[in-house]
Amino acid sequence: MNTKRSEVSAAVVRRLPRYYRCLVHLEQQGVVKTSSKELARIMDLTASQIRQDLNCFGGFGQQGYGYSVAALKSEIADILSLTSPRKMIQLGAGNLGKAIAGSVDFSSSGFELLAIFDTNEWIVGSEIKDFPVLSLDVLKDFCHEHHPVAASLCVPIEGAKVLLPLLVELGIRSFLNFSHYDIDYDNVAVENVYIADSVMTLSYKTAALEEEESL
Amino acid sequence: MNTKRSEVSAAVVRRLPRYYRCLVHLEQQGVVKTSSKELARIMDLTASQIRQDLNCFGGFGQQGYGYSVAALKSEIADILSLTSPRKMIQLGAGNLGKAIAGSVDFSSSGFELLAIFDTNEWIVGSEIKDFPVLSLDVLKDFCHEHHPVAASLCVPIEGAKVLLPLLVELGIRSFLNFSHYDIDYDNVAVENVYIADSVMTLSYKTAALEEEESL
DNA sequence: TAGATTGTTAATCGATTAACAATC
DNA sequence: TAGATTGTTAATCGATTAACAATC
Repeated sequence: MNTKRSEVSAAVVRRLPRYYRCLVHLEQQGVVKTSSKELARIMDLTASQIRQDLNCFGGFGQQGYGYSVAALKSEIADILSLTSPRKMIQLGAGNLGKAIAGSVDFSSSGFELLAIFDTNEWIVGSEIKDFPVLSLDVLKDFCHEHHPVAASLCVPIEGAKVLLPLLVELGIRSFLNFSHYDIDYDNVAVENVYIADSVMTLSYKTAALEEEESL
Repeated sequence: MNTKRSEVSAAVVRRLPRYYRCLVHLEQQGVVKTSSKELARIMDLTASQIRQDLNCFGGFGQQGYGYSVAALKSEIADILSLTSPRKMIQLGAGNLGKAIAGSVDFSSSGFELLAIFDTNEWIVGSEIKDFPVLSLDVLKDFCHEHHPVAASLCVPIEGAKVLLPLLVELGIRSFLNFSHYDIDYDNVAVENVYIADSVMTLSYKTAALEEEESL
């Protein structure tokens, strides 16, 4: 890789998972070779932008030919670090926790989900899609034994506030944060997910559409 | 409003829900008055950018004083069109559908969820947080009677592909799309939610952090 | 070789930041 | 009035697009 990951602009990083998805899709369809022009058409970007983005990390194409779908997919998987999955735990097995553990394929997105922790004794001992639901009481022992480094936070904001110092103390360095709690630690990676923001954005877009149509 | 919503850049639109959240938070804490400087500090933006963003829509402040929290919150609610909620249905009552209907407060985000549709006869007739789960068989009649204009798509990609022409035919114009299906219709508002992209982005950020620490 | 498409440099465009007059 | 902070214009910065030489 030419550049340090931390030096790449957020705009480029946000497009990487889209490139990856697109390449997985092409590969599934049996497409062997592609080009910046074709990717641009599929993803509704410019060919120039795609070449610029990819060349932040290296020259993955062949002049006059284009890109090998399999090779480019593999390169982007490496860049996204999907090839060295990190051990993850989830906090919260309520509605949201069930949905996330049940519908997100962590193993194809760079993580290995080990277990889900909750305080509700009715569900402790059960499983969500093969992942054991454990009591919060055993969190500490579990972490000392298995050394997870990432956490999916599917708890309410108050729960997150309480859990965070403990999780950091136990060695968790990456947070997929659904809790709306503002995580502010040094040397910690955080990805905040605000689904309500997407709903409000849809509301705005809908109003924009109506505004256009009423003219 | 000075400007048509459709003329405002995506960068600004993406920040509007954050402004709104921040103002709701301040109001809950009993804060009456704020300033671009204070908002900038809380949200980690520049005061300049906040004033630029807000002035896309109008002059909501008072020179020498700042902004009234309640008034600004109300203005942004109007801009996001949260004040005229649109009737919404949800497709899918599986894990994801349960989580979304169960944990997202649509009514404070511009929509009124009427009902959830599914094909699974085991759950048809039940309720998810007071929302009735109905059979897909009654979708057409329901839409003719209640005229929903928006849909939350919590179904797999194949389901979305089949449902979309029908939903558009029934008058649905806005889609909150969790399905990964690429919705491509004219005069339709779409907000795609790709949680897996956030997971991959966290994987990248984690790798970036490790890269920094190993130097 | 001729054609195609990359990698990369240069030009353009848009978004962010800075500055400041207006004014509460 | 003096101080503060907006709204807005100008300057800067960064991201996107265009162009083209390199080369497969």
